[in-house]
Amino acid sequence: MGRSPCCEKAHTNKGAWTKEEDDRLIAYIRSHGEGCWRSLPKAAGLLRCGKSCRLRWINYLRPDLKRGNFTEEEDELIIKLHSLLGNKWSLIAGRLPGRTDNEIKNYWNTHIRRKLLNRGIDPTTHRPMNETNCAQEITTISFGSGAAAAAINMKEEQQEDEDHKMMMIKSSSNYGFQETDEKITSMVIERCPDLNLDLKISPPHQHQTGGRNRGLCFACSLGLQNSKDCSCNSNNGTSSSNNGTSGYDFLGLKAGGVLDYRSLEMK
DNA sequence: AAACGCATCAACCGCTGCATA
DNA sequence: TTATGCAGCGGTTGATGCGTT
Repeated sequence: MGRSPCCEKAHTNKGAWTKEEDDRLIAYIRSHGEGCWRSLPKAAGLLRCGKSCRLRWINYLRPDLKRGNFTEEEDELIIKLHSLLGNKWSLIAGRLPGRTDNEIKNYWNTHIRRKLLNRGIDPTTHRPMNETNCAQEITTISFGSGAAAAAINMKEEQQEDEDHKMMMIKSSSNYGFQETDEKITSMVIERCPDLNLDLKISPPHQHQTGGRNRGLCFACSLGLQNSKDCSCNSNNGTSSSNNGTSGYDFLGLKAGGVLDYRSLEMK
């Protein structure tokens, strides 16, 4: 289609960023905020392309970044999210505060892939390496026992007819990684290639419909009630119907009712 | 101490999706 | 409806560091 290049490559620096460049970028964003990456380099006096500036800021200079090793809990959360979302690194990163998509992608490729392979699990499908057969028909799948459950439905107009296709993903109560459950999740996705993927996610079923306990945090939805990421506890158990919304925050997406699953782009 | 191989990760490249004219 | 511009995403690359021989 002949798109113009994102920048004048002949007049831009490439490769590792210098301290001075970092300082310039930080100073500019502190005073002007993020946005308009294309014009930023010129305005900030940087001989870099806008994409490069954006990447440097997001992956390295942002003040809220968490440096250092991944915790075991983060490992398992990444694995779990990857089993649900695939290589949607930005979505996964959205659930790990202080971590970037690039960092998670690198960490996946260098550490977690190997970890899963050592466990005998295919890191792509999250299924045992030697498994060849899949379940005949999946009606409902459950991630252990948990009050919170996320229902991934088919097209809403077909909802009633297609209960047999509905996946109920319940969070495990102990944050244990349940291989069989994960296997089943993969099976559903892999065994039903003609499954209509124009999906919707319904908020997890809540036993307490009175309103006070609506809106479990994501950590709890995954069964991480005691996790440091749990924001329910921090609210003294008053739940996270925070920000004045009563929507459910699933995978970081506020859902007032039914959440359009297209925004998650399940592979 | 030097050479080599492997692991890590910052950065780049090309593509896609969305907004807009 | 189509073309264009832009931001963002995911795959890949290459420089660097570290461990081993």
